Amino acid sequence: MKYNYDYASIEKKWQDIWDEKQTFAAKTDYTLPKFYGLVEFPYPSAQGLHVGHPRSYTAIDIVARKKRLQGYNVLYPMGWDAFGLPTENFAIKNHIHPAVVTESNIANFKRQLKSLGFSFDWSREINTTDPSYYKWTQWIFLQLFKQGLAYKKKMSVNWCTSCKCVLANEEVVNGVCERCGSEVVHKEKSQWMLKITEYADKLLDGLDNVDFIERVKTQQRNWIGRSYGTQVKFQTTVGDEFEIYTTRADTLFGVTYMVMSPEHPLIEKWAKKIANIEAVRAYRAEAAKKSDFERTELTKDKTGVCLDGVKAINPVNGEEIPIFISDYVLISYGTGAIMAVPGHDTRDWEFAKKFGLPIIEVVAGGNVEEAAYTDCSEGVLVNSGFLTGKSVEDAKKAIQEWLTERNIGYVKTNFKLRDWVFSRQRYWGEPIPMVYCEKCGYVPLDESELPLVLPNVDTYEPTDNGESPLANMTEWVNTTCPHCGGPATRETDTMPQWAGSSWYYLRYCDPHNDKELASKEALEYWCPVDWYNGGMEHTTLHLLYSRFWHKFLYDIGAVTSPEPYAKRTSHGMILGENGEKMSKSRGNVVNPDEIVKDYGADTMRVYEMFIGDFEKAAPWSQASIKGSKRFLDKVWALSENVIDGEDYRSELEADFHRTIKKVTEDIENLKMNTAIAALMSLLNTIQAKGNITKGEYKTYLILLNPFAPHMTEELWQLNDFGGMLNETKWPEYDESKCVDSAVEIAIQVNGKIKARINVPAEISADDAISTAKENEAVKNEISGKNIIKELYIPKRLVNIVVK
RNA sequence: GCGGGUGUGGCGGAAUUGGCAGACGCACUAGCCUUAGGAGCUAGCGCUUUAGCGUGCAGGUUCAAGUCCUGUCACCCGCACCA
Repeated sequence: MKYNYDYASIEKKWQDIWDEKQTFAAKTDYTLPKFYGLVEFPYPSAQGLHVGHPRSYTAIDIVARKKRLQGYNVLYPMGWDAFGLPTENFAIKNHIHPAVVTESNIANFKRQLKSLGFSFDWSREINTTDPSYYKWTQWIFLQLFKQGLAYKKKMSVNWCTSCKCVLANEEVVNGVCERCGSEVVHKEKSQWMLKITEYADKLLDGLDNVDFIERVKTQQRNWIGRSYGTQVKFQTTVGDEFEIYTTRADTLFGVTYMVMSPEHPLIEKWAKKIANIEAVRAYRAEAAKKSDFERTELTKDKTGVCLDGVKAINPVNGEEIPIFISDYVLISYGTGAIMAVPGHDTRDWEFAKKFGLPIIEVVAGGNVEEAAYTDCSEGVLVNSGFLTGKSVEDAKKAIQEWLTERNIGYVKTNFKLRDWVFSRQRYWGEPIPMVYCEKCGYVPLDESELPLVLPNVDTYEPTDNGESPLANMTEWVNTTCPHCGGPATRETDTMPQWAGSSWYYLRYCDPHNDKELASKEALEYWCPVDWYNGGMEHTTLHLLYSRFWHKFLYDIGAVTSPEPYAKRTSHGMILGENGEKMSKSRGNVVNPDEIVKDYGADTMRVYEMFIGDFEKAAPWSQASIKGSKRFLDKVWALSENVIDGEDYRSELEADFHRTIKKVTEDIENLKMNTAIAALMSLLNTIQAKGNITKGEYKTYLILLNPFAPHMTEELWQLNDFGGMLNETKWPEYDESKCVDSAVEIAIQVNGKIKARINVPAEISADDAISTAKENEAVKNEISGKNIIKELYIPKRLVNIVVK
């Protein structure tokens, strides 16, 4: 027990001091250099904190603590994303009001976070369910409405059969509900929508100016899915024309049939002219029955029905070609109809083979009887009238011009991104501040009426008829129209959980402001967030949504930076001991409370940072925690062997400079595992000496402080180093002092290591080589042979090539 | 199918970007200490043994390859009929 320190009382002591002194409160002095570090605020669930949470929180805490020591005014805030279904479901099951559940969950989360010693500025704590907060969430909605970016529309939406609630496209993963994994079906419903598509270009282009890890950018780009193409009008034999969208207008001469989505509106219009309309309707009914899941699973075989009696006319050559319906064409993308070029599109090729349709080669370079030739980098146009002989790129331009001149086509950009379905038929969310009046339609509440407070209801169970529980609150629902004063009803759907989190980082800048969502000065100073770390699962949800809201707020002058986050990184998951995802059902969940109790917060922090590459998933290992504990115990034990001296001893000088450099750089690159390894290494070196000078110990404690803040602060005080450690300065290093005066180099003969020798670091190549040749082992290898080449790689090795 | 990534001891993982593979830690082995512990200290620890072989596999470039090139296999993640 010699080296064990009393972590429990030490950690409690410093947490109390930090609380009392408001040590980590961000200063409102806008002249100082600033650093805004952010982690995703948690959803305060009943299960409490998971060991996954602290991985992200600790990493940015380390960055924040280091930045403070480097003289920055640091904002590192925390709050609660507290609206949402699990709380509501828990409340229903246990007959407790969601607000009460939320309060106790928050209290538990807060206790847990405090026990881990994070340097959050608790004076700026926010809670999305607090009316003084969601007042501004509602305010933003009203601005979106006023700018025409929020609209109500009856449409087919994703409906989670278990949550009994609509879902945004982003919330449907592999055809099932992102949250509960239940089946998602389509339902016709009138929903509030946000026009995120209006921002598709800005959201894409903005990615070029931010420092996000590449996979985040790629995922967002894929999700938005911009493509440049051409919209082309086709006449038909029945008089109506229709448009298709293509990215390969150059292949227009290769079109041998057309395909419409089964839901295309022209089909019913043509009903009388389609001889086999019953077969067509039967096919459509079949397609409608399939869920998204089935429709994407059954991608193998192409199906379809030819419209009997209607043909399309190819504008470039006047040929009449058949029109099919098939569910491989989506009504939601482009115009819901395509021109089919089986020679140069894999899907069209499969369809043509199955239905025995002609395949025409219009780009030379492949064998279109064997497979579609889709490469457009080098082929040359053939069988294509005036396009013949041109490259694909030139042909595209030429045909676009040709189409535009004759008013039968135009250049068009398309996106995969769809508008954001914004209403939810549940209780525990922000009320949408809109009123429906028979006379005036949907009318926004006046801003002075905000917040529109969520009323207390007797039952908040979801309904099967697709209505929000609020719909039963007639007293609340019935109101007067803000516009004409006549009778009107309130919107009873609530906002999705993503609403409150779409702007929370702005509120931290000025959390108690009751005039604006935050003051201009505060926003100008703190934004954008300098560093935001969070989970990959939010890339096309929260991260995309909040970039959208921010860009909108920027356009209406409510914020001053075009992007909310300057830098985005992402942590890997912490897996269970068995390498599987931690979950209650697998029984491999680790509770951070127990680790804090058994080993202390500092050990927990060091262990989670040492566990492996921050970006990769890492399995938990109960046995390995000991290594981190031992490390801290040894640092503690050093205090028994402190000797006088403010400087680094000469034989340790290079080690210290190197370690300062390594730790400083590694923290900036989230390489916490190697930073800790470097500190362990230095400790081993110091231990071998048997003692440490005061100056050395000070540097060491400061370097370790961001990782193990309680223990280092206690040791600082115990050793009378003066004041508090967190008020000192981060140590500097001198590049020129990072190298030892003597180094060990390897001697290779023909690339194989034969010996190792010590030489002065600044030895010349000639001296190094001649020293190497004097080595006995080397002499044996090279004697009697021709030396072909001699190399010296400074501070590394000598290689002698002989024959 | 398309896009991105990964592959290194028994385990987690390092490797200054072409320069001594296995840092640091866990586990393990032996010894020491001790009123015995889930403690501490010392030493060892990739595989075979004079010398070799080793970074998923097979080639290649180079004085030198975990790192670069070609092919191939496996696994993970994202998108998924987006025309």
